[in-house]
Amino acid sequence: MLNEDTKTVAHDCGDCPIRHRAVCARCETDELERLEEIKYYRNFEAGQTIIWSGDRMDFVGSVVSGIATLTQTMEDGRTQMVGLLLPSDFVGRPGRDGSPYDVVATTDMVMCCFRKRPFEEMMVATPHIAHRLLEMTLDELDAAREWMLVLGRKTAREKIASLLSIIARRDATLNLQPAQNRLVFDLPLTREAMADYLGLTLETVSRQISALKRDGVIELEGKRHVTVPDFSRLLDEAGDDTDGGLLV
Amino acid sequence: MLNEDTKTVAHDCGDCPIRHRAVCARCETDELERLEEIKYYRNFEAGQTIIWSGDRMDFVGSVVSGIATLTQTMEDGRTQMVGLLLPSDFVGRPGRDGSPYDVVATTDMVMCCFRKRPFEEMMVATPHIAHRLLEMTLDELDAAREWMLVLGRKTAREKIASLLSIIARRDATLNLQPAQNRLVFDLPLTREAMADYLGLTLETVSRQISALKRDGVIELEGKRHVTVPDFSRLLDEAGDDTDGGLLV
DNA sequence: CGCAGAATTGATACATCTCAAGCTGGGTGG
DNA sequence: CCACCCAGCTTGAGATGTATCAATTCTGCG
Repeated sequence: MLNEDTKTVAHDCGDCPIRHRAVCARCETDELERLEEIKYYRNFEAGQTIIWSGDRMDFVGSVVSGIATLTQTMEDGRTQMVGLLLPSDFVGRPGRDGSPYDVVATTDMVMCCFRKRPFEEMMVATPHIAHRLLEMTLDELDAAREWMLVLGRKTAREKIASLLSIIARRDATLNLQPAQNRLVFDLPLTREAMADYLGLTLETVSRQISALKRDGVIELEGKRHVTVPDFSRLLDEAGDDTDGGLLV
Repeated sequence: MLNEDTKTVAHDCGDCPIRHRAVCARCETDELERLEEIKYYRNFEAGQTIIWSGDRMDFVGSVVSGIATLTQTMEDGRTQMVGLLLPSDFVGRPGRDGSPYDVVATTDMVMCCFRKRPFEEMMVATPHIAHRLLEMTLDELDAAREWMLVLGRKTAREKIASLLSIIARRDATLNLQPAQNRLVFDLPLTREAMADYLGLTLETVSRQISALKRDGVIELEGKRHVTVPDFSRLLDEAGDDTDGGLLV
């Protein structure tokens, strides 16, 4: 089983699609060489659980392609997604043994993993890694706080619009599309996963998506393929400051 | 005005009440000496805004005593608290100019401030600071994610119980009380601030507090002085895993 | 073709919000 | 010393948004 997951195919860090955004972004050539020695790639299938809450983790790593979610679950089954991991995002926490969350692949995924102990040693030795990780963690903290506003104060319609605009924005920057008012992308989440992200039920998600479609804010082709004819309109529906800025 | 706020009274870092928890916790003696050169104390009154959202910040620092809040506000006035800063917590973000949130003192406060530029230079030079800051930021991220579960999935009653248990826990650890089942503390927040924290209205907060009191989960003396006769009962009401552990 | 998972839609229940009216306690000025 | 005031809080009644329960309807796939 593990043998199937693990691929030792060596990619060159120089060609890596997430080279400029991941935890290694600031590394010099010699630092990259040392990283290459402790790295290995691992594939996960859609639906596969990467880490169970509470389990011991012996690696950390970066999402190379695909999407994963962090979720928390209460005893009675209520679940809340607390993080969405897109390519270049970091998984795991140096200095702590277990993850407090379930990490689940929602699409097929490739991860660039580092054995935890050697990585922690490298962090001490090469400040570039520690510095970049701090920067990324501060960004994640900002994103989490942004999301607290969504969860605590926005209506169901605003929540959906917020999620769509975040996915649209990240998708556009990743694919290096120019900032446009019309955007097209695929939803990487089921209605249920969206509900878990937004603190709603899947029925409410479905109703609000239908409503946004009915009102012309979005267009749907199938269940997943979304067209946003006017991005600033979507931002408006999300209740965000539309300080003019597109795709920052 | 600024003259009144700023106190140049030099405290010795060795005697500092937050020495072992703050961003300087890992510093050696010589590092502390360099920190002392760029630090200054500043007092804030209850209700005073420390930083306005979007404003330029020329300092970072640690809360020495008192309590501050981070809040986000939408155009129509809806507000969500996204952070509660207690003694030893860090304020500001090295590497970024402005704060995306309002930072407000909810009680009289003392802060140990560092001028931002010299502090950023020290971060590069002394890994102990950067490392401790990463550790603290990861803890804050965990706390933020915990809070996302509260905001997204818990009922009003569970939300109140969650907030009370967090305050009780932090208060007990700060005052180094032994782990007991009976806890006594003062609420540092108004009903409105609690509502902003929990994504509720202040009326709902008031009703749920009354209900918890009626059900014997808490006892009130005045509006702010709280007694929790059975802490595990409170944790139960919060919907948390009561994995036996008191005050970890 | 027909099944199973995913999504939509409808009817009703219920938790929380909203609006509105008092209450309480600590401070102030006459 | 009392009367008043006001911010903070409590309580009530009704409105509303979202959850819940229950059918269908899609859609991709063996």
